[in-house]
Order: sequence, then structure tokens, then C-alpha cells
Amino acid sequence: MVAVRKVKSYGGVMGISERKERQRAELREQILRVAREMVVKEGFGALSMRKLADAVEYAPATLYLHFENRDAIARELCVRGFGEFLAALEPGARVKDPLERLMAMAAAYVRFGLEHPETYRLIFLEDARLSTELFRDAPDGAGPRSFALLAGVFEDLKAAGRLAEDASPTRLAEVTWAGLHGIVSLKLTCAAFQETTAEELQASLVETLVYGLPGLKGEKPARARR
Amino acid sequence: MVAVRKVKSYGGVMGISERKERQRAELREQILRVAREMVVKEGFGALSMRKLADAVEYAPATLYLHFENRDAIARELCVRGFGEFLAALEPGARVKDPLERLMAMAAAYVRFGLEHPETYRLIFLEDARLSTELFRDAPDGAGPRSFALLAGVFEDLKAAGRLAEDASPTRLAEVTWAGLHGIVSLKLTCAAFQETTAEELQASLVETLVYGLPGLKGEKPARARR
DNA sequence: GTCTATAGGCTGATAGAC
DNA sequence: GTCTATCAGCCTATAGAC
Repeated sequence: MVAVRKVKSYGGVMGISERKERQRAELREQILRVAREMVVKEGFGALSMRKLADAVEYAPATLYLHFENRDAIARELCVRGFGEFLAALEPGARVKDPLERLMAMAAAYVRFGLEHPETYRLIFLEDARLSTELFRDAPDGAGPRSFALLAGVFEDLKAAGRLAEDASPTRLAEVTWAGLHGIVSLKLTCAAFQETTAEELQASLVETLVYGLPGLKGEKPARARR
Repeated sequence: MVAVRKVKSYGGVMGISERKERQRAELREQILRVAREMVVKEGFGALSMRKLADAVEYAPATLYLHFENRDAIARELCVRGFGEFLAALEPGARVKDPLERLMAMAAAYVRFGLEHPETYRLIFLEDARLSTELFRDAPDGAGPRSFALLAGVFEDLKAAGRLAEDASPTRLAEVTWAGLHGIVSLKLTCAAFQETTAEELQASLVETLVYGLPGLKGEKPARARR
């Protein structure tokens, strides 16, 4: 963004205050950039005001002129993390056919989680208060919009008459989301299941959710297929 | 456990050392009991040697006579947590019919996670190194055995000829596990999806995994139903 | 705006007296 | 075995000089 001069020559009062404003915003941005780097490299717990100040080559006290406290930095990083997450889902969400779209979005979800583990951690695993706040207090934020993209799959299926009358798109979206989240977070926090890669698990999850257990035979309980 | 006397009268050397041994074990047990309480109440991060020492009314240094360091306490708590988890799954695992068993175990899994959030956190969400170690280095530990119980559902289905020839019980178990883990961990770390309770999500997850999307119509991609 | 200096916490862990 | 005392380090946040 280029500064707009408010007086004709040499800048002047407005020019100076604008430059200051710009420099201030730049420093703020730099702090966030470096903070993000630290979180991505060493995890969220390793983000400390001292180390951050060192890294941007300012005194710790200076950080407090730009952010109220450490939490404010974390919150900002979290907001941006949700933005990146949404951006990662969007290409897949443009696929026409709902089932293909579901597969594409699921793949994008898992890929994002594996490629940006610390970002994923930050927004979904780190601080319950933070992510809950961001979901609840910003209905138009990137978090809710990401969920809406996924819910769209099931809404479209239902609108096309391809789902049962009493099927709940929201609930199906939540179940799918939970499944994907489970795959990613098991890989991130407990790499216990070595037998199957996350991508394979994701493919199996979607396929099984859509079509049921492969080749299932036998009597079905009364309340099934509702 | 009642002490067995090795000499006939008044106790004697062996009796004294046994009493000491017993007292030592009792203190160790008390430390773990209090540590568990602290973790359950305030979270794993809040477990500090000083506060723990305060709570058991010993000096901090005393703890180090019973545990090498803080990690050793965490590891012990984790092992016991897996034990509790396994115990929670076992009743459901005794159900005869595989599909009913799946439902019972899924319900038990989610119930355990919601009723013992801090234990669940400790064993599945807290420290990747810790739980991974416990899974990998103790193939007969409670963690792997829990997974084996779940895998049994799909092995039994396949053995009964109720699944496709090329279906992988292990993979289906991993997918199911991931789904359940996702439900619990979303509730614990990001209570964003308020619309549906964890129990409802769990029921929908199992039903959808077993039978597919409710009333799905439309052409299926070639590779489906494999 | 930026600095130095520091307050006032917390932490895990240990040396050495008793 | 248990204690006191303490080391050595981390942390967030702020007061006050420049």
C-alpha cells in the first residue's frame, strides 16, 4: 500500500504521521511473522516474549507497545491459522459433484494437517478457550466458514434428493469433520498407528462413511438406515 | 498384602527392612495418587514437583528419592491411564454380536473420554513422545490391547464371511478409532460444534461407517465398494 | 518509542546437614 | 530418609531513564 500525500510538498505533518503509522504496522507485522516462525519450528509452548524480542532484535518491553500480552499474539496467530486452513480447503470445495468434492476436501484437510502440523496444533489442539472463542464469537470467521464448506457437501446431496428425508447435513458434516480431525490429531499427538498412512486412512474413512462397511452382509438392526 | 515374617519372634532384621520397604512403597503410591488428583483437577501442565511435594507434605527433594524426575511420574500416570481406558472398553468388548459390540465399545470409548477428560488428555493428547513410546515399546500394554479389542470386531465380521474378501480389519479399526478419537478430542479441545452431543455424534459415526450415508442414491465411482 | 533494569513469579533439580 | 537452603534457569510484565 503506497502512502497518499495529504499536502503538496516535502510530505509535511500528515506525511510524517503516516510514515510513523506505517513503520508501526510494519514492526507489528514483523513480530507476528517471527512469532509464527517460532511456533511452527518449536511449537506453541516455546513462544516466549523474551525469545521473540531477541529474534526481532528489540527489547521485550517493546513488544508490549504492539500487543497487550502474549495471549494477544497467540490469538492473532490463531486467527491467521484458521485463514490458512480455510484457504487450503477452498480449492477442493469448488469441485462440482458433491461426493467428489467430499473426497477432495477430505484430502485437502488431511494434507493441511500433515504439512502444517504446528498451525493445526495451534488452531485445533492447543488451547480450548482460544479456538472455542474464535468459533463462537466470529460466526463469519474462517473457522465457521470452513465448516460451512464441508456442510455444503451434504446439503447439496440432500437438495438433489440423494439422501434420506430425515438425514441431517449438519450432523453428517460434524461426523466427517470429527473423523478427519481424529486422523490428523492421532498422527500428530500419538503416532501409534503405524500400519496405515494418514492419506490411506482418510480415503478409507470417506469411502466407508459414504458406502458403509465393504460388502457387509447380515441382518440389520431395526433402527439402521434411518 | 500382609507381611510374611522370616524370623520367629519380634520381627527382626528382615521384618524391619520389610516394613521399610512397605512404607517406601506406600509413599510412592501416595505420591502417585496425589499427582493423579492434581492432573485430573488442573491439567497435566499444572503438575509441578513443588506443588506435588506440598500436597503430600514432604520436601521437594524427597520426591526424587522415589522418582527419577517429573517425567517418570508422568509416565507412570500415563501407563495407569491406559489401564483405566482398557478397563472401560472391556465390558463392551464382551458383547457377542460384532456390530452390537462395535456400538457398545464406541459408546464406552466416548463415555470414558468425556467422564475422564484429563486422563484422556494425558494418554492421547498431551505428549506425543510418551504415548507413542508406550504403544511401541509395550506391545502387550493396555494401549495396544485396547486397539486389539476394537480390531476384534472387524476380524470377527470377516471370519464370519460378513465382509468383503479384500477388506482390512486393521484398517477399519484404525478408521473407527480415529473417528472416535476425533469426536472426543474435538469436544475436549475445541467445543466448537455445539449442535450435536458427543453421544449423538458417536451413534451417527458408527451407523454411517457401518451402513453408509443414509439413503444414498446416485451412481457410484468405479473404485467404491472395494 | 525504545531502552535498561528489575520486580516477582514460576520451574526442575541438587548439596549437604541431620 | 528427610530436611533446609539454594542453584540456575525460565517466564510475563512493568517502571522509569533517555
